[in-house]
Amino acid sequence: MPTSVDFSLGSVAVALTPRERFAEFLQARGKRITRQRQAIVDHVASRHEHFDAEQLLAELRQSRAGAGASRPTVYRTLTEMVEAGLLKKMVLAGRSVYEHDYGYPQHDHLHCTVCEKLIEFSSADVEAICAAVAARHRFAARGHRLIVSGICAECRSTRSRSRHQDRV
Amino acid sequence: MPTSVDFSLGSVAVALTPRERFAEFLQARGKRITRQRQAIVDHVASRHEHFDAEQLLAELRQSRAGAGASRPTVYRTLTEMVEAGLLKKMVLAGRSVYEHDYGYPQHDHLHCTVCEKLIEFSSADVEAICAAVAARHRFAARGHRLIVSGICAECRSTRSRSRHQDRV
DNA sequence: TTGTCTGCAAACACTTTGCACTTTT
DNA sequence: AAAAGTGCAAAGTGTTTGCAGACAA
Repeated sequence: MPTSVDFSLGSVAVALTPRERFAEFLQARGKRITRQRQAIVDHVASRHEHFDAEQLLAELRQSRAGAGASRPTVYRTLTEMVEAGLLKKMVLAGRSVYEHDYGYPQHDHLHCTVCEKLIEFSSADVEAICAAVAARHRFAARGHRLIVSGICAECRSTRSRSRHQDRV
Repeated sequence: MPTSVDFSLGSVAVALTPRERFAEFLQARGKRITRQRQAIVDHVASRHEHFDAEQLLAELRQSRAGAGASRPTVYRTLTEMVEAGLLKKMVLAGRSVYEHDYGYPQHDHLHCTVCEKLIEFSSADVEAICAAVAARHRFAARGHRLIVSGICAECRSTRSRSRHQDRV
C-alpha cells in the first residue's frame, strides 16, 4: 500500500496538493473554504488508508481542538470530495468506505470478509476487459470496481475465533 | 439476459427446481417448509430479473391472496436463499439487490447510473485474473464482483431529463 | 451585506429484533 | 406437544435534511 503521494514530484500535471485542488473545486462552484472543510481535507490527506464517515468523524474529534466538524458536515464534505475527484466511494457491508483517488493509480481490491481488510492490487487487464465489454454494449463506462472477496492470508492462518486486524 | 433456466435439461447435475433445492436446504438445517417460504421461492423463481426486498414484498402482496409474507419474513427468507446458494446479493446505492445464482452462469455487470439498470455480461478473463491475483496474495478467494458503471446506450441517446427505464 | 455553511435535532430508508401467537413436524 | 416461524411494532444502522444562527466573501 502506497504510503504517500508526492505532489511536488517535479512534473507539472499533479502539482496541486489535495487541499489546493479542493479549494479550486470549491471556488469554481462558488462554495466557500471553511475551517471545517479544510480540517477534513487535511486530515484525510494525512492518512492513506480506507476509512468511513464515522471513523473520520471520530478522528477529527480526537485531534486538537478546533479541527472538528459535525456529523452532517463530515458527510456533506465527503460527498463534495468525491465530486471533486479527491476520493472514491465504495459500498461495503452496508457502510460507505472512502479511499484516495487523486494522484492515485487505478486499482482494485481483495476484501477479507473476516477482518474486513482491503488489499489493493492493480491489473491492466481488468481495464482492457472493461473497455471492451463497454464498447460491445454501447455503454459509456465511467469507471469500474472489482472486488475479490474471500479470506486473507492472516485470517486463514488463524485458527478461527478472534478477528485480529481492525477493520479497513 | 437469460429468460429461464431449464432444470430438467437431461443431465443429472442441476436436476432440482429452486423450490426443491430450497426444501432440501431447509430440511438439512431442521428448518421448516412454510407457506411463506414456498411463496417466496416460487415467486422469485418465476422472475429472472434483479430485484430488492421491498420490490419482492410489494409483488407478493399484489399476487392472489395467501401468497404474501410480511416484511421481516421476506428479509429473513432472502437471507436463507442466499445461504442456500439460490440467490446472490449485491449492495447498490444503499439497497441490497438480489439475482439468481442457482443454475446460473457466473457473470458481472454494467451498471447504468442514470436508470439504475443492470446489464449482465461474462468474461472468462476476469475469472483468471482474480484467481491469479488471489494466489499472489495468498488470499482464499470466495468470489468476485465486477461492476462497470457508466451510462447505458438508451440513456446516452436521451437528451438528459427523464430516466426512462424503471430501475433494475 | 449577502448568501453559503454549520450544527442541531429530526427525519429517512433499509434492515433487524423482541416477543406473543401461529404453524409445521 | 415441542420446536420453529410469523407478524407486529419497535429498535437499529448509516445517512440526509430543515432550519436558525454563524460565518466566509
